[in-house]
Amino acid sequence: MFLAEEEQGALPPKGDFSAWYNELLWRAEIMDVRYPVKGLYVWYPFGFAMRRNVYDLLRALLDRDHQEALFPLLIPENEFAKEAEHIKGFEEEVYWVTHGGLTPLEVKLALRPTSECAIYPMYALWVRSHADLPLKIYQIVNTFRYETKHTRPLIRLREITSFKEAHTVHTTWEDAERQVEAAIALYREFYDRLCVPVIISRRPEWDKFPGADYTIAVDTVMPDGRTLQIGTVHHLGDHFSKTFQITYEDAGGEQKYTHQTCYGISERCIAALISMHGDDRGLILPPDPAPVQVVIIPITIGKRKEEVSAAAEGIGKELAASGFRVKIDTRDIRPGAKYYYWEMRGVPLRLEIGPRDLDARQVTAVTRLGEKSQIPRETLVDGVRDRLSSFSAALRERAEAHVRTHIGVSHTLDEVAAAVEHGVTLVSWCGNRECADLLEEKTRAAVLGTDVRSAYLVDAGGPCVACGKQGTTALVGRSY
RNA sequence: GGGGUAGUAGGGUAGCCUGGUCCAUCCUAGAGCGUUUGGGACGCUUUGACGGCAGUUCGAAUCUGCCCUACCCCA
Repeated sequence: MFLAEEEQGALPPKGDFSAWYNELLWRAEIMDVRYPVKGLYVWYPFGFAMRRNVYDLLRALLDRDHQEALFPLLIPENEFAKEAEHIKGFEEEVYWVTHGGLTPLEVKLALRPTSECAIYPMYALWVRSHADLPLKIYQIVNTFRYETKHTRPLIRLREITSFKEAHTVHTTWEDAERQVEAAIALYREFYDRLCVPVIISRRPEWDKFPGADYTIAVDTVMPDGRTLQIGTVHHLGDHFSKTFQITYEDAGGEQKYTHQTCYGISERCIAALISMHGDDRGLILPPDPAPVQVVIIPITIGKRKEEVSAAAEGIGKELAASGFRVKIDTRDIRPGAKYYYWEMRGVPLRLEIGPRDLDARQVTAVTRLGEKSQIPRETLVDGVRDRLSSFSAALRERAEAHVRTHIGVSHTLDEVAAAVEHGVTLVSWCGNRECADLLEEKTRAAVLGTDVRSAYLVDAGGPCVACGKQGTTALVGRSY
């Protein structure tokens, strides 16, 4: 039985997450990993359509009060070298362009690992007056990092293809801090639309963005219990402002340094999306990001083929006119084969229409979670809308249950070591690096952050898990 | 960062140790013909591969070296 399934091409079980993930990527036509350069992967059209939907969503959220722009990929060495702490954080990972054709360049050009050094010299020109502030700009671009660790499609790449980075400029530190909170709220909303639960925390000093005052991170818990950082928000203070001379004239006519933030999300959001919801049969996508929201399978047999096809066309048109992304699968293969095909690709809702449905003036609806029902033909659009929204709710609930059951509280290092085998854990931590290092050594897990914000949070309480001194709650886990 | 294993058709394997000139097989995909059709249909015909570069040799998938890529384990 098991062998038969394998011959028919079942995925590895999701319990074997690494194998499941790798195979799903090409079976669901998301990424082709066979490009012959380490850490670079190809988006298939289906994966790209999903990417577009996800980033359209993100764009729509940002466009409420940000402007989209586009800065160059290449950064001259002298600009790149300006902020000492920043370059130190990235120097091991930068790709350099050293030649134009056969001619060595007088000034080497960096492929952006992130765009601060491309954007801020321009901000210095753009920002004149307090009336120009706040300035909130974002771009969606590729960035390059020469990763030395194991690369993994969508998760650790040498070319991040889909980096949304926002860079804001403010008059005061406090105003920038408010922007940090606004960005966190925006990211929460974004991930809610993807039905991906998140845990927000403040990264330890040594793990913050190079050149930032502090870094707030957005993490999620993957199926194997490891965490994935799927967003960061940085308060940059006036570090970059001083480096790049971004000043403004205040109402009193005085020149002052600006305060800045930046925050980013990469295609890791898609890794989280597919990993969180997928199952042994393939992808499961919430309606918002799904390239195909409703697939219609005409059950065409014998003499009524024309009639069924026409009915399928009719419901397809009606749903498309109501704004759904619909696909009618008219391929000349058996219906069962189509079911498997679209299940692999995560389509939220399947509508079947055959002679029996015609006679009963209905369509048969099956969600990707396997809930089967009939929708009267007359109330089709409402029926589809209902099923999609309850499908979203069910997905969100499922995902939250996963996170809730993979987060615990530990009071000793032994408990931590056991907990991080299958999830994340909250501990009490004194805040000293020595204790974090000891914890990492004993448990092979890291202190991810403090000031943990999560619906699943309980106060860890008690003395520091490593040294016994007074501590506060911190998030600990193994991360990708 | 350290170590290990491996690369043969779109995917998975055999052959390699012991070199021999049409590289075999399974799945899938494509082309063709026929029978099929409410959960992965079937028969027959056919297309398609030794990761790259160099070396050894009369002769290399096989031996040697380097490179590239992938996966696993440890830090």
